[in-house]
Amino acid sequence: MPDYHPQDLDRKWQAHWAEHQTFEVTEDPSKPKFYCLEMFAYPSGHAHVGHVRNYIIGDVVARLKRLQGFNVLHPFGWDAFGLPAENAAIQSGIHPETSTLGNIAHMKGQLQRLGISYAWARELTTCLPDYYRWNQWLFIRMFERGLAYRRRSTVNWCPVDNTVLANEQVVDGACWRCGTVVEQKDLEQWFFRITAYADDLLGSTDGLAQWPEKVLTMQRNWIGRSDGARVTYPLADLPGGIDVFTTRIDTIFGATFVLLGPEHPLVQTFADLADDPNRFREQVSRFRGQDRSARISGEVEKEGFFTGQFAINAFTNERVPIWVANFVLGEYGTGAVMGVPFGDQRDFEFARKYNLPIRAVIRPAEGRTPDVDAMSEALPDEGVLVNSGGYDGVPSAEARRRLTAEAEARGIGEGTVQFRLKDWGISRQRYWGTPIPMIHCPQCGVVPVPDDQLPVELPKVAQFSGRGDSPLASVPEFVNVTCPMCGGAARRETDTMDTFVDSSWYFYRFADAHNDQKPFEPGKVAYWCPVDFYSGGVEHAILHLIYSRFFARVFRDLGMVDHSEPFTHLLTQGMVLKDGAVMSKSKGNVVDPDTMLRKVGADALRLYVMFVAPPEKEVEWTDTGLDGSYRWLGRVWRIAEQWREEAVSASGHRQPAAAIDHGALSPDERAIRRKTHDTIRRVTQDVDVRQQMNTAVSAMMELVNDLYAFTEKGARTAQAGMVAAEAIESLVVMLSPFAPHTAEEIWERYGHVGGLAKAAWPTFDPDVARAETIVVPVQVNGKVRGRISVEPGATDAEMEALALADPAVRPYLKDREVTKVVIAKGRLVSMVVR
RNA sequence: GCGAAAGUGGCGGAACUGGCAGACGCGCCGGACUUAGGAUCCGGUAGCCGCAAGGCUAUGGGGGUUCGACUCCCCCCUUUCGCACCA
Repeated sequence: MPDYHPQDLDRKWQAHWAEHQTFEVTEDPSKPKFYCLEMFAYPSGHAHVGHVRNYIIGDVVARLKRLQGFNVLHPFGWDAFGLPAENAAIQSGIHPETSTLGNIAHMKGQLQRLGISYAWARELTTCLPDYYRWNQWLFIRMFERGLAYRRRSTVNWCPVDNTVLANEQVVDGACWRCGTVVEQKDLEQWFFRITAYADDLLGSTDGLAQWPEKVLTMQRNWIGRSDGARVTYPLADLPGGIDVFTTRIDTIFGATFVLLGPEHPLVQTFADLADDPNRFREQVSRFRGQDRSARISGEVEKEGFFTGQFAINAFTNERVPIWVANFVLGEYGTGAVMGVPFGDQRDFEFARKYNLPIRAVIRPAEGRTPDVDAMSEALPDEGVLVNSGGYDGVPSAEARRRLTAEAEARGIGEGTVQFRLKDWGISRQRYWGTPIPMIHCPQCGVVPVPDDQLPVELPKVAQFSGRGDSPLASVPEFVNVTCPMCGGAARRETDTMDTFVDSSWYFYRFADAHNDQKPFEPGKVAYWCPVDFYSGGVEHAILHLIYSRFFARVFRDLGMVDHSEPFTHLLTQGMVLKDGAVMSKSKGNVVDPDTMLRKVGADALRLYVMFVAPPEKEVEWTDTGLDGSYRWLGRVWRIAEQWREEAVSASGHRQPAAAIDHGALSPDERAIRRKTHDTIRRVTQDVDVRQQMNTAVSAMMELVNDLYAFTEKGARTAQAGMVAAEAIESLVVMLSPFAPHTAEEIWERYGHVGGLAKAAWPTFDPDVARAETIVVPVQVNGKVRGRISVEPGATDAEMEALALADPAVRPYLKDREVTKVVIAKGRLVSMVVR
């Protein structure tokens, strides 16, 4: 018997797959398609097992689906633009392209050594012009439709990375990448109008039945829809008014003041009219400085000051004071709110602090109007209106409808919807990204680069100073252009796009990766997309996954794709921890896949990562667990070798099951067949339906254990050989998604030609899988007292009779009265005695 | 503070619609085979009591529903992850 040498098998079969292009595919309308995708990789240099876990999960699914007869697209690519390469270039002087392409070559080798079944012919790299030109093409389409626009705005600025961050990239007031506290800065920026799709993106989340609820919740919260009303408070002593947004117009009779955020435009007007304009402005700029970053370090105290101006509450006709408050957000709603201290905790604290009036306007449906002086906190609950003019006695919900209608009728407001989601700022003052294909002409304004001049290539030479200005601005031959409209001298846009643009549509490009006429042929995308199975880390639950859903809608509205949701089934895999911590170079706890490959081969690593826990769970890496998987593969190898001769000769290596006369088998042979077919049932269910790879592996381990016992005690007849061959061949096919190299080798040694690419996933015979007799526990007063053996089809009466007659049970029934018998068919008999 | 998920042996985990808790693996203990084994094969392994048959206790804690609860309901504790002045 040859020994098990996994490293040799890795080399042999990886070469075989490459030579035969086993995993390359074309559209084939005669076969059902399956698009299996893992989030592509940022080429940081080295893959660690945490990354690799994701690719193995996807590979198990892809290989399963191939065996099930699907035409499987399983591609891979590189999210190759981004700051780390540019930052490294500032330090090392090595050009980002050089380092990035080098990293890609290395990591590609790592993935190939793991035997991941990618269609490498479709590999894409976002930093190459044949990819990013289509970012530019799409940008122009979006510009033409008003979905890309430019405006001056206060942006999140990371002073370390020297660039703008999208709201989604600000985590706890700090840069998501380097953790530096984010500053606010006013800049001319390009935006994508994702808010145009806010309602669509939100509403469609209900249809994403195969997404984790956690991710959907996060997206819903992020989009943050609020239904309410915009109401105008006319200024008492000046022309104009203040619009506020409220979700509780039913409390408007309790609005005893109006609050402006420090960013509100009227603040400047009021400052000019103030008794002490300088002091006014000082306080405003102090509030603005507090903003985001200050708030993260615990609660910032609520404070404000009176502007000296009044507004009119159009429902009470009262003059209410206008204050500036530090807790009112300039960017949300109208940047102003009505102060209802009775129902809003923030307003309550504010009113108590500054002695502003509090008026009770809601009472509980059953109960009395609360005593305002006795309140220690706001009462936000709904109820019935009081002290509310003609609306007294009206329930909150109804009052909101009627008050909104009245506001609309009087022309002082309207029902409206607010979203927390904001437009996506995509300008980056950096080099290593897609150039924004726009030209600034003194005559014509902002003009897109004509399509036939795309791509706007990144110039190879650039200074990596790390200063805050765009590096491209220092390349005159890039900047100085002629205007495509008037032919006059003009300047090229020197900002680049956020790299999240690259990853928002790459999954479509895989369907037609080398098209040099358009981003993709719609027919090809219509065949392959949407992605049937998408896996990656939860850290992308908001950013990447919401942007991709946005882009899918943009392509849909361009008439290029026929669906709205790009990913049908999403799996968020857990992280791999070492010593209780996330792997990172700085912690020195990185597990390098190459080391493991040298030690135990690709299959043991793959198997271990799948066996250790369900895919969504975090796992703690242990070397001993890896050794266990290696040992088990050796066990599979040896049991297969033990039956090889019988299997090859007895079956003629085709359909061994067909030659088996089940009724003529010995009890042991029938038992191992039953185990074989039940294992097929379990593994299929676990891998295909539940994605519980760990229990699929344990089911296969049980079968192997039984096979050893069978081999130990059974006679080696031709009949036994057929039964064993059926078991082992089924096992090998089911194992092949997890341990493809070992499985291919055994398959070949069993006489099969053409590799597992020609094999089919095994099917089970329910009659064989079903046990001939089942052992059913008998409970007396909730405790198991005996066991009876029954046939699967036994009736309740038969089961009850057997249970009552069981010698182990009878002592517990002696001198007692059986008051109740419950029978769970085929599962258990339960008796209550007194 | 709000929201979500999760708490099961020494460890990772299993238990699918409420039906034998601890599958499978790691680790540990023992045996066989061996010059040897850190290879391989076989067996044992939740805790407590008992020579044994067997019994009792156990799924974070406390209640409840049920013939029967890891699973359903209520309260509490802990952990993890999101969001965090969104009017």
